[in-house]
Amino acid sequence: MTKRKGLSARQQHILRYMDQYMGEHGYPPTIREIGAATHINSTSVVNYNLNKLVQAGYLERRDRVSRGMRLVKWGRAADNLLRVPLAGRIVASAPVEAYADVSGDVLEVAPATLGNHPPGEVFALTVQGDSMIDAMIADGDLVLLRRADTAQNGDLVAVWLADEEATTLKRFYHEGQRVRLQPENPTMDPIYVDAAQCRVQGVVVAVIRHSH
Amino acid sequence: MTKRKGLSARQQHILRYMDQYMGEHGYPPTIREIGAATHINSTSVVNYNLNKLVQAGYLERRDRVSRGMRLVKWGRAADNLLRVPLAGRIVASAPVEAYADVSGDVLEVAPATLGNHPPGEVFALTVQGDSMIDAMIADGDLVLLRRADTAQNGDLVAVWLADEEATTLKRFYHEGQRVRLQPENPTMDPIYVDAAQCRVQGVVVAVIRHSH
DNA sequence: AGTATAGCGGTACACTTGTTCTATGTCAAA
DNA sequence: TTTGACATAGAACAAGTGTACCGCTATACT
Repeated sequence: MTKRKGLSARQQHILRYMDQYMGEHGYPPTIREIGAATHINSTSVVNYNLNKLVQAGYLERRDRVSRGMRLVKWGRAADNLLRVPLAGRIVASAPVEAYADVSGDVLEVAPATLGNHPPGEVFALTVQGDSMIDAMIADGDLVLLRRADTAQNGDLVAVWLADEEATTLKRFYHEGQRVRLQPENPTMDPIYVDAAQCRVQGVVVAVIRHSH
Repeated sequence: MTKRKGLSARQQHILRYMDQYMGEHGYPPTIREIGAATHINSTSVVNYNLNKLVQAGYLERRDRVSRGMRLVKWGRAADNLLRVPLAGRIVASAPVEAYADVSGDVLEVAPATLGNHPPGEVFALTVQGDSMIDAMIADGDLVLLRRADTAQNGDLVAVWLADEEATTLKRFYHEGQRVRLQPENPTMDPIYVDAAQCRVQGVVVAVIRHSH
């Protein structure tokens, strides 16, 4: 997620168009092409706003050179996708296996999705079944987990409950000898389990739900 | 498969120079610049060799366009991040504004997250409040929406309910004169509204939840 | 020899494209 | 209201730039 403030709507439009045009053609657009795309009827106005963008540090230009501009801190972030192994399914009736990444399937995610979690420690699971609906996670959702066997209070974790023989996703609170597992849905009550019966499998980094 | 004949020393030189120039400037060189760098004293000869390179499959050109050429990257899938505008917040008490892209904030997502929805039509909203918990969407979630004013049966849509003056996320079913809005949570009952009272604002493409 | 073809250099031309100048409209501060 | 900075539109200009055409040389083949 990137922030850009202090730019007019036209200037933002120009940046977005240039980014798209570069990806499409491999070279920058002309002033007149920018004008046509952004509904600016004068080349001088495009030129005016381009210089504003240079002044604001979003653009570099070379004088008297056709298409002589480049995006700087707004350049298309190529090859910045991170790949996390798609380990398999998470089901309520079995613990998360030592992620035998046999399938080789990977999920491509934007760096921002992982936050500052180390990419090598993150893996993805597909949720199967509605048993985690109290954690606001539905059948088919993708759960990104950071592998861990301990958790801090407040983390949303995947835990294997030995006595119930089930894996579930809950918010984790260590309370002395026992552990409180708080459903994400505030209308539901927490459950308490013995700390020894509770095996942390991973910490939830993000949940992604696709429609269709 | 494209035929790949042996390239002359000059043609190889041109390719190397173009690659270097692109990395240095962000836009391709002119015919005359190529000529100067490769010791070719005639623009027509540069043009001649450029066409040879196109014919050999190393280059793409656009006619009568200054610097209108790009190196064809072999074997490297240029998978870039897509950017969708982060339009603002979705709250229950107000409709989604058509052009709320005032902030200029963008969200970087992997192409797979958008599926085959046209990237230009997709925007993102931050969910504020717990009013959409029956759609399994919580406070702070990011919702990716495709702009639409109609929906097909079964789509998860953002709708503005005129009589209740509220925006909500429900699964959409057109049933004659009225519309059935089915909560995502199967334990909850659907609501029925008059079709005229129901304004579709967008179709949900994906939901992303970050754990902090 | 004769011919065909690839490659090269030079030049003129036309189109593309950045720059500049003038005029107009907007809006907030004095 | 007046002023001035800012944003815009239009047009004319100058420089950048791709293309077409001509002639020349070298090589290979008939």
